[in-house]
Amino acid sequence: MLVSDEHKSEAGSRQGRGRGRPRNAEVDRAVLAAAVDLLAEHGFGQLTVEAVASRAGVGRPTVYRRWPTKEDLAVHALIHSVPPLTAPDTGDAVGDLCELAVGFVTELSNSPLGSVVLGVHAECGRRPELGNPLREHYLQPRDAVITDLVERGRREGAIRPDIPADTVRDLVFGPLIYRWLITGEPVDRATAELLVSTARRAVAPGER
Amino acid sequence: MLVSDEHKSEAGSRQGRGRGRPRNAEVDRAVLAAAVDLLAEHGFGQLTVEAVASRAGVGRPTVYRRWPTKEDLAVHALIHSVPPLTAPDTGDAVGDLCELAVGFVTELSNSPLGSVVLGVHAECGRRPELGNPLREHYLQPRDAVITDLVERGRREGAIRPDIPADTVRDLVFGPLIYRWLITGEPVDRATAELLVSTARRAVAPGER
Amino acid sequence: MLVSDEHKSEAGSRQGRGRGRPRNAEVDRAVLAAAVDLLAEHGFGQLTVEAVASRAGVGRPTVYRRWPTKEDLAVHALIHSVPPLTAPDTGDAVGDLCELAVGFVTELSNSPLGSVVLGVHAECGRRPELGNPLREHYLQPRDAVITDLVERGRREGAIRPDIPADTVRDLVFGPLIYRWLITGEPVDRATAELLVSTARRAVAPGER
Amino acid sequence: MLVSDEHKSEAGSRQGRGRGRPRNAEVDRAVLAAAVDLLAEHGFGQLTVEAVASRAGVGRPTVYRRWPTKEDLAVHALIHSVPPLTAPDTGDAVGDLCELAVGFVTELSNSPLGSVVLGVHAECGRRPELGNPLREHYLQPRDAVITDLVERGRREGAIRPDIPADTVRDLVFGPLIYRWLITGEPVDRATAELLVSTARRAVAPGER
DNA sequence: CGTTAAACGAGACGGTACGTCATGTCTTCGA
DNA sequence: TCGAAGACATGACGTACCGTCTCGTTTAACG
Repeated sequence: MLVSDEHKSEAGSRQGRGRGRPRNAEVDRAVLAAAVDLLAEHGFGQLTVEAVASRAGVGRPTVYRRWPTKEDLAVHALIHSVPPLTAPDTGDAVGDLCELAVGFVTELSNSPLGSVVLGVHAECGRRPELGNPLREHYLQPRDAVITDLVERGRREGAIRPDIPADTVRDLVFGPLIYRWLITGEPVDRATAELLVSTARRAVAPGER
Repeated sequence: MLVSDEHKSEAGSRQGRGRGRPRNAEVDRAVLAAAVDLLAEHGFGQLTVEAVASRAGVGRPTVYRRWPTKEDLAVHALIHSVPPLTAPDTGDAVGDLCELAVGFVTELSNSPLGSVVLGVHAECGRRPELGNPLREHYLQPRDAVITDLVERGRREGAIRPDIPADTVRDLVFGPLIYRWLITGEPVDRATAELLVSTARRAVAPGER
Repeated sequence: MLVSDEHKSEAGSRQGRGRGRPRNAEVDRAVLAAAVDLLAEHGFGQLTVEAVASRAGVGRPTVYRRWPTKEDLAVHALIHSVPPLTAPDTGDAVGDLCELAVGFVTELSNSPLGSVVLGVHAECGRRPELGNPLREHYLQPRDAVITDLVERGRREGAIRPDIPADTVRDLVFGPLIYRWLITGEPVDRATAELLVSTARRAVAPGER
Repeated sequence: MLVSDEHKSEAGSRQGRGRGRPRNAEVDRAVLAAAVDLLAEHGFGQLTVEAVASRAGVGRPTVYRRWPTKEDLAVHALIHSVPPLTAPDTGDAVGDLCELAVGFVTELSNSPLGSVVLGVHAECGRRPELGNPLREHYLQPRDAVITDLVERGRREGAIRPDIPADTVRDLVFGPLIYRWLITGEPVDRATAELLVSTARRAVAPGER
């Protein structure tokens, strides 16, 4: 299952701890879950706040109180639904990295949510206020995991020290993601492993 | 300039050469150009048929006569506007391929249209009727150019014969595209060259 | 049957007997007949030139060439379809007049076209250019017949000489038409005869 | 002024006193008033929901929420705008009835709204769902007033007891309405009085 | 323990865009 | 030149959502 509840920061972040009735945390959950479902079913373009609210059993203003626009909602739904990367640690850092990449992409490409990721990224590309939460909650945690692995790989002598960690990331994840999202060709495990095993030649210390 | 008029197939593909008044090809051009402009200015999500028609100096039904939905229009506008890849031929096939990739991505990432590509791809991902024209007119011609280059590279002995052409494509283009579209980090020429020069190690014949 | 072809003046009245291909009179007929049918079926508000042309097996511009607007077409279709009044002559002018009125209204109220008359009159009320042909070809011929009858009635001593002919007309036709078109109550023969037989008391010479 | 606000039944008849935000009665008023104005200015055929909404300072969907079609709106605007008949009571019932008829028609025929009545009636003739409100709110109240007058006239011995009230109505109102709406001839006070004074001979008890 | 302020479901509201349809004009072809 | 076909600019149609705004009700925390 892809859903993860580990994000602590409350949705609309009403810090006031004020007088009135406190927000119902259950509503946050239900709305995000409904948004995730509808994104998976119909895609980002067809997502309507109306439908999300109705499926969550909630009024429309209750949704807007937490996420001011449809795009905000979608971004947070995505953040909410994609599980954090967790790297194995077998002692072979590059192997772990490859396993991580292959697992991530094959899992995502088999999930109905997969095809939504692109649409959300597209929307975020033009709007910094959307892109920031996505970067902060989605990309950076993944980058941190990857950077750690690359660091480990360097210490193990399996990754050339002159290549920056983000370049390694691009080289390992890029081909997989590109094939999956852009070309639309299938990314089964065999294909994924072919791609990463070839890519790892690029980052391995040269014979010369 | 990115706009190219080389697509022969007429828009709505009324092949009939029928009885009535023939369609005005100038209208096709004006509408696609208007759509491209508006996509570049406001992005896919803010594109409206109304605005396209009005900027093209055309009635709304005239747009719908050719492209039945907004998405159709956007896809064809994109196809219409991105120039065909043309590979150099310096005798160094892998160098040509890398130059092609670097040039393509740096050019696109500096064009206002660049940030639109992702949104259109996202929309196409869930709708085969949109994806097909995109694949046919956009991806396949590019693939053909790349495959030719890879073929040449193999004959020159610069590319390992056991790697399929599409894998080469993914390895060379993937990291660039991934960095540009997904991570949102800048892709200047130096970064691009670092990525492809590293990637080419993966496809070069091994020392052993 | 209500349709009558006795109107001599051709539709668009191209008198020129010009050089080119002459107009096909059959087309005039077919278009008017189609218009009458559609008026009867769907009413004036739902009439479309498109549908008329298509049912007549004719192009839309061919219709417009003859009648410049939809309203024009409808007015002429109505004129074309309602038969001229023909008064009996039994020697009893007032009886003839009453018979005329009763026959006219009962016939019209049983025709599917009946309910269209009102709509066309309504349209003509605000547009003199429509009202004129209606008056000229529809109302005036009827008025002439009625005026003749009233004249005869006066000579027979059955109609008071101090009442103008148009007042007689209003008194005899008005109640019938009012009941039929405005109140929507049924106008069967019995009701019609009750109305006119009462009305004729109003125009008969007084006992005193 | 012709506008009257006496109709109690709310527009869209949302009786539920439901949960959500209640409808703004002021909007009902503004929309109907705008519709009346536009009907008077341009007639039924040229009425557009767009224009009504805009003149009322209201969104188009707000109009549709209350009246599902243009015709519905027009019917209710008409009902809303025409004042109820109020009969004088001078002790002379037939005189009162005639005065009522003459006043009604001369007033209406001088109102810009007058020429609209016919169009609305025409539309109602073919659609029971439109005709019903018109009958209920417009015709029946008038009929009730007239029937009362006829009753009074009978008790005063001024109306023959063997003529039904609706026949009296048709005989008195019919000629006036017919002349005004159908023939298009002017209905000034003199003409109107000639018509009704003649018509009253038909309903007066005979000398014989 | 009662006040009270906010959350909540519902749904009206002014907008904007959708995709369709009809009008009346025009342009091309074939007769 | 007519007539059929159909493109064209225009503009209204009726629907769907948007994001905001009342409503009346519920629910905790404060006083």
